[in-house]
Amino acid sequence: MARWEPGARERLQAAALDLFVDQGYDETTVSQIAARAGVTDRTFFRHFSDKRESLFAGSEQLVTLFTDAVARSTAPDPLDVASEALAASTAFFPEERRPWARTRTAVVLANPALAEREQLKMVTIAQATAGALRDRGVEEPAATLLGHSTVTVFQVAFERWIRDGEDRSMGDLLQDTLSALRETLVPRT
Amino acid sequence: MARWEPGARERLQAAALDLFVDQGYDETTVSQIAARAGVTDRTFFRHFSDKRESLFAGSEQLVTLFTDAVARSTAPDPLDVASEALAASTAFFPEERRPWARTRTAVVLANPALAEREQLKMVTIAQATAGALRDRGVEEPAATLLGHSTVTVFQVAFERWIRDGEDRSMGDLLQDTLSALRETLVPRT
DNA sequence: AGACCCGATGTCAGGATCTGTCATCACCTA
DNA sequence: TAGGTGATGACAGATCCTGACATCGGGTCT
Repeated sequence: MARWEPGARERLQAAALDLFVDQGYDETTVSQIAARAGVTDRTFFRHFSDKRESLFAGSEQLVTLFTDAVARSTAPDPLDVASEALAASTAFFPEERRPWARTRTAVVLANPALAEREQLKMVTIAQATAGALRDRGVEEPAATLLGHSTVTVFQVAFERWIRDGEDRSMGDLLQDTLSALRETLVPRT
Repeated sequence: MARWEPGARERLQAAALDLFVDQGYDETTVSQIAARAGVTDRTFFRHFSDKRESLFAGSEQLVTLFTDAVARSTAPDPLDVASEALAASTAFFPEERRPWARTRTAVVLANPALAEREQLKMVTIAQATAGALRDRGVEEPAATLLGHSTVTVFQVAFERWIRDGEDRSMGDLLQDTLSALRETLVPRT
C-alpha cells in the first residue's frame, strides 16, 4: 500500500474546478482545494505555480498541437499552413467536451484574474505559432501577424462553438471564421 | 498648509517604476514603494487595485483613443475605420516618449506577472474597439475579428517602434504593419 | 464665525497567497 | 540489506490585499 493516494494532481484539478463552480474563484481558498483533494497546501503549490494555474493545466498540449501542425505542414502558402494548424486543433475539441468547455469558460469569464491568465495562454500560443512559422522560413512581420491572427480566429471560433444552441463542429466554425477574417481585411472591389 | 503633500498617485507611480527598474518587480515590495512616495501601504492600495496596476495607469486613455476614433470616423469601409483608429493612436507615442517606452517595456517583459497584465489591457482595447465597430453597424464576427486584428497590428508596430536603432515614426510603422497583415492574408494569385 | 460634512489618509488587525527548509516514508536498485 | 530517489508532510515566515474605524484639512451652509 502506497504512503499516499496517487494522482494528487488530477484530484487537485477536479477539486479546484468543483469549488470554483460552486462558490466562485475568489471565495475558494487553496486550503479548501487541498483539503478536498486530501493533500496539504504545500503540495498544491508543488503541482501548480499559483491558484489560477490549476484551471489551465493541459494548455501546453494545445501549444504543441499548433506548433507541430505548422512544422509538419507541406503547404507552400503560409496562410494554408495556418489553416492546417487550425484544423489540427480540432482534436482538442470533440463534441463530448462541449458541455465541459461551457462550464469552464463560464468560470473563467466570471473572474478577471482567470481571464487574465487565459489571455496569457493565448498569447503564448500565438508566439509559439509565429516561431514555428519563422522556422519554416516565413519572414517578419508576417510570421508574428499570422501567428496572432491564427489565435484570433481560434478564439472567435471557440466562442461561437460554446455559444448556446450552437451545433456546428469546431472544424466548421474555424474555417468559417478564417474566411470571415479574410473577407474583412481584403480590399473591396 | 495641506495635511499631506498632494499628488500621491503620481508619486506612487514614479516610485514604482524607479524601484522596478532598479531592483526588479519581484524584489520590490509595496511597502518600499509607499515609503518612497511618503504614504502608507494602505494608501497605495487605495490608488491601485494591486501592485501591478501601478505600471498601467493611463491605459484607459488608450482605450478611449481607439473607441473615439472609431465612433468619429466617417469612412464607409470598416477597414478604413480601423486604419483611422490606428492613426489616432499615434497621439500617444510622440518621439519624446520613445526612450521611456523602451525602459517601461523592458520592465514589463522581464516579469511574467506584468506581461500578463499588459496582455489583458490589450484585449480590453480589442474588445472595446470591436464594440465601437458594432455600434457603427459592423456585423459579427467581422467586428471582433477586426478589433483584434487592429490591436495585433498595434502591438507589432509598437514592438518595431521601440526596437533598437529604429527611427521611423509610430504612424509610419502602423501603416506599414497594416499593409503587411493584409498582404499576409490575401490569397496568392 | 461656527457647525457641519466630505474626501484623502493613517492606523490596526487579520486572512490568503506563496516560498524556503527539513523530515519522513514507500519504493527502487545494487 | 543498504542506500538513493521522489513525492509528500510539517512548520515558519514574508508579502499581498482587505475591512473597519479614526483623523484632520478644506469647503459649504447658515
